[in-house]
Amino acid sequence: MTNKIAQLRKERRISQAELADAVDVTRQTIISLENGRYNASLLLAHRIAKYFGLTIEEVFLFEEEEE
Amino acid sequence: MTNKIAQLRKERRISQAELADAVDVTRQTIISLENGRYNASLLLAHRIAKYFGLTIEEVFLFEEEEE
DNA sequence: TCAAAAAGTAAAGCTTCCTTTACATTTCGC
DNA sequence: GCGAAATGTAAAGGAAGCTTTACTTTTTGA
Repeated sequence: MTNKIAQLRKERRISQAELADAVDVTRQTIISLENGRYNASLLLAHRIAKYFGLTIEEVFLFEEEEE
Repeated sequence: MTNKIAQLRKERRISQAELADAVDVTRQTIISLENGRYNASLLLAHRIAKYFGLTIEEVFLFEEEEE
């Protein structure tokens, strides 16, 4: 799973700290999500998508991963 | 957060065991999700939504919860 | 109505998400 | 080219998601 968080942030000139604040997590969480260290929880994914005015599926990309 | 898993399952006459199998988790996980014991991970939410041919937002309801 | 299938409970244990703290490095405007 | 802002790394610890095992209760249908 990948996501467009960094890309969306840059397009809209929002810092990691700003986003973190808006969706109520720490900056480290945003960094880790952007750098693929782990996946967002469903609730956090929802808050992030909502912040950007998009759906979860538009922000988080599930390219048919097999585990 | 709530979800329509049980409802969708019943409409389509699918057992918890069947769904669990299809999305590759245990039956306990499905029971816990249906009964609101915890929230699905983003990946599991995606697999469940896909199984039903719906989007995550159509299966999982985020009624503007505040924490 | 009785057996089988489906749904539920409980609890211990592992993994993943997220926080906190403390620094190091990179980018950017002046 | 300097300082500040932004981004990054690391690591320990807590919370939430999920598994496994072993039962119990409810629902269903012939």
